[in-house]
Amino acid sequence: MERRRTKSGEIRLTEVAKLAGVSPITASRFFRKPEALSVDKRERVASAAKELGYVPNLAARALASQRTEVIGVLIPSLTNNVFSDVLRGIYDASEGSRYSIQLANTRYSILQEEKLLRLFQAQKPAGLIVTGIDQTSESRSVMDSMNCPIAQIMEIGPDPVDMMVGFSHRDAAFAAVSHLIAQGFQRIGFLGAQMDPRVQRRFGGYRDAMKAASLFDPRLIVTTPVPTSVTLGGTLFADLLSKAPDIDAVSCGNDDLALGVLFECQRRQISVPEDIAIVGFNDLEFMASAVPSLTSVRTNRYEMGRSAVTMVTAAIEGNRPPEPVVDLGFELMIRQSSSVRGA
Amino acid sequence: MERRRTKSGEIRLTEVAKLAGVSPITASRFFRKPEALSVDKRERVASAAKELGYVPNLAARALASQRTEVIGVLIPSLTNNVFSDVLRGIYDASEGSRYSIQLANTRYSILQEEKLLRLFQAQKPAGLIVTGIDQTSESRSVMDSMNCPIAQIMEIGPDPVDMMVGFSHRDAAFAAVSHLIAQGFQRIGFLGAQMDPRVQRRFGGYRDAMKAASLFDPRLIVTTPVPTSVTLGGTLFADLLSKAPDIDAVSCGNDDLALGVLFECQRRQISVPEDIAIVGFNDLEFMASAVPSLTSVRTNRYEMGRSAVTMVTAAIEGNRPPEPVVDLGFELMIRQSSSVRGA
DNA sequence: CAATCCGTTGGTAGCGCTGTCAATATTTGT
DNA sequence: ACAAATATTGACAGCGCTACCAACGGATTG
Repeated sequence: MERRRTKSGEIRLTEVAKLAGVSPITASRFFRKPEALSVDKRERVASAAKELGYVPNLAARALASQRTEVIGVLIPSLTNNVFSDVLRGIYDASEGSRYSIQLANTRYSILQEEKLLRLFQAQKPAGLIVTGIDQTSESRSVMDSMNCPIAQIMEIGPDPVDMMVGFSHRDAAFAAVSHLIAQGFQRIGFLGAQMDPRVQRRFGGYRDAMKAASLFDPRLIVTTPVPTSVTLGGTLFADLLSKAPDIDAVSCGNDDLALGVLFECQRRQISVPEDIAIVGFNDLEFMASAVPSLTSVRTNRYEMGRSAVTMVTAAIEGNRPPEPVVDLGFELMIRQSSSVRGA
Repeated sequence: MERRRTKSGEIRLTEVAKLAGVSPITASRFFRKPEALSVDKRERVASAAKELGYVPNLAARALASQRTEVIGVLIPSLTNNVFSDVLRGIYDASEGSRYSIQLANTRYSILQEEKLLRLFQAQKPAGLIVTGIDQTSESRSVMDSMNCPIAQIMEIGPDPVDMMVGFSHRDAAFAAVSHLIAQGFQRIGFLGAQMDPRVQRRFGGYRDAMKAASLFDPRLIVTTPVPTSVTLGGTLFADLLSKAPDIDAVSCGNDDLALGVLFECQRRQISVPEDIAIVGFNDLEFMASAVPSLTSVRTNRYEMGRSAVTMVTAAIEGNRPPEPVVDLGFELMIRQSSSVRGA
């Protein structure tokens, strides 16, 4: 009694090979290096596979070949718009390649990140993309042991685990606040939510710019660990106004907060930018549409995801990029909400 | 020469078993049914695994056991806010379970969906979650052959592949437009972008409500296949105004468009709702914050993702939910933008 | 005291595929 | 025409783990 099918009734490579009249290993090669087969066999295997509806067993392939074609991705949030752009870049780039994406959500917790990293370890991914540069030392040792290309995204900094694509949040925020100062604003508040490491670095940029102009005043700062939202922007702004009624501008840790501030100004009949100027961070799509249009710092989120995948896949295939750390920079988008003439 | 390690230097179950002084199969059981071991062995294996830093090989496990602990998820977009909420529900629910999520992006293409479905097939997922009810017949036959629980989400309709969690987009839009009509609005425009099947069904609800009140007029309709955005809302609205300057309300296919309409009204000094009323769809977070606050239809997106995972995991484990089709309903959130007294 | 049971443990035999290397056709160079 | 190089193919031996079933010891029963 010869076995013709797998227990579950699936067709195996052996069946395809038999129908095509070749050895199993030749059939296997057809799926990996078709150009190594003669045209004749190539066609025979192709049509046999099609006829039987053959679907390769990835687990068997992974076990036998000791590798996978999966790139693991760790991001802190699925709600924050910022990451959906990064993800889009990641998925777009992965579609052109042989690799598929395995996504996991750390929820802004470095402990959760550690746990997920260990989970990934068991999967032996071909590459890894992680968000930020603030991993625990335990996480770093897991990554070191993983023996695959790793890209850190969103930020750049010293001491990369392997590769990096990002930009300096501190410098970007510094530029935005310096712009406000150059426009003559002096009592510039700062609103921050979530306060993940990137928002903290943006706050650092704000602080440095304010100190450099001798304008720093801790009463101008309102932050919360609560996740960001438009509504929260209004709430934090109300808070700021009660603590420092003399403010003439607000620098927001992100664009959701900025939009919330704008709405709150409309609610209170505060004119923007005449009474209060607003700048956001990230330049989400709606910022240019708002009335008045809102100044922000454009960040290359899509490109960040795309390059991370490109760099990792290149590294997997042995073509490491010459420069392991890529600074994608930022661009200050000056709009009505921060222009003294309200133009 | 005995082999002590795998080629790549990883620790195998055999090494753990040897150190613990048990057979490999007992060590294996420790990871699957620890309660079947005596307390003594359980502890010995646990400490041996920890000491060696053992990481199980998932590919080998999947091959030997003929199953995986992966739930595949197919969604049409990573940019659209709507799906980030669904995803959050999916990831949250999966974290409480033993299953991990494999996400793929169809980009609103049913052909891409077909391709991805075949890719998933090779992975033999334990369960599957797909968006919508408009799969190709080829896709359906792949799903039929996959032999795992499948949930269709976002919509409900006749003839489920297996299970369904969603709501009627037509009914929800019908309710929103009926509300406008009840408020006395008559020249109600419809703006739609992306025009995926769900937006088309919302349009159907608009059309039915307008026809029922003998208010339907094709000149009131502006749609585009272009992906949605706030800016696009303004553009479409400008278009609508030029085609039908006498409109008194706008029903938008989603909230981004609604916000764009609001901004365009502000830009043109059109008062909302006195001159023009606005309703959106989905009730994204910012709708309640806007000035005036924007009426929308609240949909249970997070819950949709959550229940889909719950239903699928239950089905995997043999506890199929009694009712395979779950209607999560919707709630009309009436706010200032559609209230005749502007309250 | 033998028969029966249950909780626990181990042995055997693959899961479906691919790496390695040898074997066989085919072509090329001189 | 013959050796050497090159293209194409196949045999073998696992990859690391688990399903299945047998075996064991001790407790329970009549």
